[in-house]
Amino acid sequence: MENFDEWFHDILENADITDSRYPIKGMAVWRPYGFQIRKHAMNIIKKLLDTDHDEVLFPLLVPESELAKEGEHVKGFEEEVFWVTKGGKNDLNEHLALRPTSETSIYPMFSLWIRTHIDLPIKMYQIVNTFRYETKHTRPLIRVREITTFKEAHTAHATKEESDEQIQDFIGRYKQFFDDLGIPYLISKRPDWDKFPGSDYTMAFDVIMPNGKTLQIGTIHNLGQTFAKTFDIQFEDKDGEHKYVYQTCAGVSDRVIASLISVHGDEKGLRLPPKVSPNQVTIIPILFKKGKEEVLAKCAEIKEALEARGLRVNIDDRDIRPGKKFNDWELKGTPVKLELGPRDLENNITIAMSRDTEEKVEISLDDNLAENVIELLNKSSENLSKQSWDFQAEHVKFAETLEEIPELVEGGNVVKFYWCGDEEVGHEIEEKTGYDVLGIQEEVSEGKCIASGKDAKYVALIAKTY
RNA sequence: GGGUCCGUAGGGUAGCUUGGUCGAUCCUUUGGGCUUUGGGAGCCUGAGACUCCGGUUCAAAUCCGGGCGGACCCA
Repeated sequence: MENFDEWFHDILENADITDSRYPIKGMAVWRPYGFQIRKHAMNIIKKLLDTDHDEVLFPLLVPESELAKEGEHVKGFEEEVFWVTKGGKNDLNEHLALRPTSETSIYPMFSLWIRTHIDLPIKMYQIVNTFRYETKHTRPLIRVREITTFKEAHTAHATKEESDEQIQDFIGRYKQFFDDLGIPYLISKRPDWDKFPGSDYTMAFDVIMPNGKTLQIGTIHNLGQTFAKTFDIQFEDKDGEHKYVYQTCAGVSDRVIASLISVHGDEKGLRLPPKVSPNQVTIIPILFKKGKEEVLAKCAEIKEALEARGLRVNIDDRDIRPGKKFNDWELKGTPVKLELGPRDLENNITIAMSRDTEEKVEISLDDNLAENVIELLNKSSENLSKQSWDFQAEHVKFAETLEEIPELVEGGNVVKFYWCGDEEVGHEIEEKTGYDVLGIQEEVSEGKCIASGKDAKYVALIAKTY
């Protein structure tokens, strides 16, 4: 993939994922095929959360007075808020913000809902659109003005310990989510200067895109009691005391789809993991005048048998040549194609092609057909995942000195280094190298800081970011 | 905030310097027909564009001014 940006732009259009021609900068249309991928991905995360989170839906608009309450939070977002200032021809007394994120929409209600320790913990999530007035160049699914798919979870707890546990719990669920999609990740604690505005600390998932830039695909924030104090979210504890809750929130967005497409895709197009592919199996009949009906009948029979096993199957019976169909479905990333023509019918076989390996294998049309197809799908899942994790492993390097960082980063790598943890030194490293410190990956008790020479406290990550 | 560049069918482009030969090129897309179908077929015949407003001129896709839209660079 020589020019990743171009590849990414083209595949969104060619594979019918989005249409960026919508006449507002940074806002794109989800087309049917892309929308299905999005739907399957969201269903996975919904299932993961539904075990103990309640799904809710809050209004899009936030009154200016609420948005403005938390100082740090506002500072972080005020430059990029869209405002509703008129109702018809009348100016509104109070301007209404299109949520850039929903803390200030949800927490005033938390204040009303939470009365005693019995109400805690409270865990909920919503999947909504949010708006940010991006002034830099926008990029579909990656940097947008309308985040069409923002899954945000919000929790409130009685103790700090519980909130910290919740952070670990989110990390576990996000791992599971990205594992299901075969998307590799680097988890780090964001440096203080890059944490979520208003939070105590932020944990982030980043993925290395094919061009070496990292993309933030998931964040988990411990909000401490900051918002609780701002929005007066108190509960009466067992001891009769009124206390502020401890809060967390966690989000993933459209960027999940961007990374899904990017980490698996190749020159021919998408390679979709079966779990999110709109069609898991595409049957391609090879039709001649003679025997056409028999072939189509057999295809329908196969489709029915596979669907009975819960698979998503389609038959491409368009009146075009088979070669065109193969290429189309390779572009769209369907995991397994089954080719069936008169010759195969005679031999009672079908030719299966896995998108990940491009291998063709003959499968007998006997009772074990479904089993064999499912095995291919499972292999495909594992293989895509393995390939993308291997890519990541090859692109994380360790730097001994500040000087070697640029070469490593320009080579498409994320770079690990020892850091003393001082904020000033962190800024110095960013300025001298020109890249961003992603965050802290682990604490260490050995090594010297790459910039200050002091004892290192952490292994940190630095990279080119989106 | 300052600057540079760009705008031709759904997508990608040629033409613009030097105005006329443009009834606008080629690829892709797309309707109909024939033929074909085991890896992007071929032929026939259609569809589809000069960003908008104004100016210069006998004549503007082409030159000038402005608007709108887009890309990039600097702060």
